[in-house]
Amino acid sequence: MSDLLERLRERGWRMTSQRRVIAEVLDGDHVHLTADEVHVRATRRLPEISRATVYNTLGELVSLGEVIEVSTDGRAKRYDPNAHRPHQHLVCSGCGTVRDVHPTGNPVADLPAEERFGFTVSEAEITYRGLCPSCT
Amino acid sequence: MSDLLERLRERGWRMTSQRRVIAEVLDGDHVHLTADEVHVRATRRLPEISRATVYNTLGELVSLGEVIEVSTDGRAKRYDPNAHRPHQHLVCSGCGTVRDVHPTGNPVADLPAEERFGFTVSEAEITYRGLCPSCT
DNA sequence: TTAGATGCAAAGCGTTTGCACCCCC
DNA sequence: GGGGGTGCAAACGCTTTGCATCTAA
Repeated sequence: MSDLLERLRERGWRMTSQRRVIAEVLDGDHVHLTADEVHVRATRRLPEISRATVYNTLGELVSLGEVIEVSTDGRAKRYDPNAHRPHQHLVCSGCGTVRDVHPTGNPVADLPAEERFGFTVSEAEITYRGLCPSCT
Repeated sequence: MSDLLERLRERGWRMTSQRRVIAEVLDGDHVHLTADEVHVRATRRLPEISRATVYNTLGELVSLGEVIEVSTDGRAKRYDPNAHRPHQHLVCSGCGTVRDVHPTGNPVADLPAEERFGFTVSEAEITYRGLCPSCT
């Protein structure tokens, strides 16, 4: 069953067949799909679903805080449903594979006041880069 | 004088008036211009310079390793000439402004072996997000 | 002399938007 | 029934590219 879907229902999110399919496609661990990949997968279950709806819905899930937007490079953004637990990304420079890794400390707290330049720092995003086993 | 320009000359980079102007515009600390901003500034010194040349040249500087590409969300990429010294970025979620901050430790070393999934981790990119003084 | 850099314009890609229609609550 | 969601297509912002022309070495 879809945890994401369940959470959205609990939050009173208006449900439609399109939104259900998108939530189901996104649900799971180590899922980092592009909007287009979401659309392709969603189309397999619901052929009439439009790209616009996929984009609108993903944008809404992001502002609801249920999905995280990950820009791996200059390419298409990826969408990560694992928003309920803080984590970081390990990206393979060879094939682009993304793995979730879990934090060992609080990076935000590690930025000393004199390095903040008056900014109100709310989060730190850490991306580790290297080669995965198959690309080594 | 322009350190970037000097380094490029030493590397035998073919010099033209366009490339000189671009290198001069980029040179300095805490410089994080978009391609368009580079083009606007370059045009002040060399009115005929084209956008294509700015994009081509920036791309080349990036592959030469003299400039770092910083993608801040869905906005235009920014170009950071401070590639010779390791540093991190503090990005304003309001206006997209970027500041350089300097590392306090070795983030790569902080990723424990059991979180590496067989990857050979070579670098860690840390991006702090928050609101700058004018956007607070 | 000539490989390579430039300018122009058009195309490309990912994403957003305006609007008429449709449907969940 | 009404407010919101959906689909379509066109527009959008940023970036890349094809090609003829120029220029640094």
